[in-house]
Amino acid sequence: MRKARRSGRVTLAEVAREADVSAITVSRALRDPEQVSKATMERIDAAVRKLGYAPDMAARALASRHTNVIGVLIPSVTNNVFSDVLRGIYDALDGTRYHLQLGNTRYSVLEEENLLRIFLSQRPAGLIVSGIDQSPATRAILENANCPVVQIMETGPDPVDMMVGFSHREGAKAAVAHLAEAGYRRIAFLGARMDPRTQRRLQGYQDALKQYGLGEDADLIVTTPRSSSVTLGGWLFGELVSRRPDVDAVFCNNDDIALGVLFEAQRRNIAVPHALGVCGFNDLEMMASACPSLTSLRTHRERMGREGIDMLIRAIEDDRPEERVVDLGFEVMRRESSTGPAR
Amino acid sequence: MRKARRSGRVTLAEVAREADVSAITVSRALRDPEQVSKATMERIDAAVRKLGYAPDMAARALASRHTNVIGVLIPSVTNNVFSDVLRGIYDALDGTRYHLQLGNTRYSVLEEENLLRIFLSQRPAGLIVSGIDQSPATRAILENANCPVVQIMETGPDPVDMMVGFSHREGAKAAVAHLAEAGYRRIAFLGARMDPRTQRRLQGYQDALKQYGLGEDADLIVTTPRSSSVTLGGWLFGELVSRRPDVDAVFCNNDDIALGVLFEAQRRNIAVPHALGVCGFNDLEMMASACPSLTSLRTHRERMGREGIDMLIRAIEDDRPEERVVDLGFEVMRRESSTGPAR
DNA sequence: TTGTACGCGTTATCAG
DNA sequence: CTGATAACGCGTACAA
Repeated sequence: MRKARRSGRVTLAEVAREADVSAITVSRALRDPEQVSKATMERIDAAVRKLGYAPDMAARALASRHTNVIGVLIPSVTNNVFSDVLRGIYDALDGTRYHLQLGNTRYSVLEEENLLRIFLSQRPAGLIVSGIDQSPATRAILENANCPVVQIMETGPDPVDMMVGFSHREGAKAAVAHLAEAGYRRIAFLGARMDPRTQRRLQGYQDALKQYGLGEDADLIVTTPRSSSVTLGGWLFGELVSRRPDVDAVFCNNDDIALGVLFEAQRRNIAVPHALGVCGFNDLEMMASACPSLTSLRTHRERMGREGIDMLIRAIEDDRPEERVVDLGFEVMRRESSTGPAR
Repeated sequence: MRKARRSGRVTLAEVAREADVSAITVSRALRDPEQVSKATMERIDAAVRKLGYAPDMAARALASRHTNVIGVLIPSVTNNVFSDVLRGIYDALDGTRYHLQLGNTRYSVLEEENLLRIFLSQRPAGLIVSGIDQSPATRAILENANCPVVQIMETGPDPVDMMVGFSHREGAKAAVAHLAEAGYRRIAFLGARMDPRTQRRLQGYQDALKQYGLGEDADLIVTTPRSSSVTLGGWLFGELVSRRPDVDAVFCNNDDIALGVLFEAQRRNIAVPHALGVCGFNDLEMMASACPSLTSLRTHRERMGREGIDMLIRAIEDDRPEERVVDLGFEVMRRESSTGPAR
């Protein structure tokens, strides 16, 4: 006779025996109490509590061929931008039956592809991915995943399935337009980690310059492939000033850079906003508290997370929203750092 | 005859048929190529690729009664402190066969307990939890989890299993001692979200005051249960100044608060460091770049993550480190914001 | 090195 | 509302 290889855990069968019903009844009672009579429900409840039963997710997934796992892929856990999105995601998940499985792609399309394969091998109920710059292979995987998919952070013309975000190009354009309208004329672009999303912000910057008849000047665009930080903002600004001492405003690819610019300007006794206008991107919490307070483009990160999950869950539960692409827009938060140059 | 309820996915059996071997051979080939002859390995490889086979994690977990999932519980995804820890964790996990499952307890012992139950129902290979302030129930669960457990972020006398962190009380004491030695005499404590960890930092502050013969003054301790932010740092400082205009230094429970203090001081024309010494806690990247640069207590967050995972994996693979408790210490980063009061 | 037989704990299906 | 039976896809134990 073969050996039993039980794991020591309490199983449905044992609960069933204790409650004097069949296993399937316990299974039903746990998943949908409505389907079971009140009396048996009570006995089952008691048995569950007495034995300390906890369902085995693996067995459940195997038998039902689905899980309540929602896979979320973000490019960075260190970036404040994504932590806000995550907060929205957690909030939206609260009280639902879905769990979160988080993957960190570290801005690598290859890692994204690998993580996606791993996720799909767990039969997720739905997937959330960041951005619209998936590799063709990743895109193919997503299109064949037999679960709903939401792309967040950005909108674009060709959603895999659903989308919630905003146009980074339009956002950047609006921010730079604000600097131009405030009277700044030699507006620089400071950018770190020049990924496709940042490239689109650069395009928005160029769009605005053109619109306001401010000729382009390659010296005013200072970028680096390194990932952004406050310190890096200071360096980029130093480089900019050495190239073009007459620069009168900077549009920063994100808020860390902008804060670094502010500190470096203070160090060099360059007055913000009279000698230098500063504008960031994302509007992290600190921007409003800085001295002077820092202008930035507010993006609705928490909402992207929350609405992404809402759309996903609706799709999972066969109640797809009508609009497949939701544009949450942005808002230029005008503050002291961009009130205009001295005249 | 019963209906088959196949899911449409490619299974081991199909790969086996394609490669003309038995299913178990494919299973072995995938998990440990050494066990299979080179020739069959190649056929299996080809079949896997041809059919696009991906293992079913649920089936694997059910049959083997274990997973390669490492569960990590952190109190916040928004807090920079934990994102650094996470980065260390991801780095350490890179190239291993283990996956991360992240849980966000939102500083709630109840949520921690719930998440733990969910995690354990998936038979994790190991667990990482943050801090040493688990509820008795949580602690009991952890002690009965049949997998290794590492507590990170803090050290304490009574590890559940393993531990890697530092003493927040000693850290705070060292930071405040530095302020005292720089010549500051009326040193305040500014704290947000007064969780037990923050309370221990407050004790360290009091230890240092006592050591330097600086009598305690309740007015110099300004706290709030709200969670910390730069803005909140400004408010707390405002409250402090209205209570005790003669304060000459602040020790901040974290760096966000410290930055908020700096901005608010600038707004009020209070000179840092001559009229006010400022010291933060954690030494986030921005501290060194601020103007003036901000003194802070550096903690080794990335290393805590990395070494936590290393210890855990060693334990999982039956190679437990000898030291169950690793104290990574801290370092006072002396910068411009605490060079001493005007004399 | 490879294969056979079976069990892991649950749910789908069909019958009552 | 409840139950019997057979899958779900894979790994373990043992045998060859």
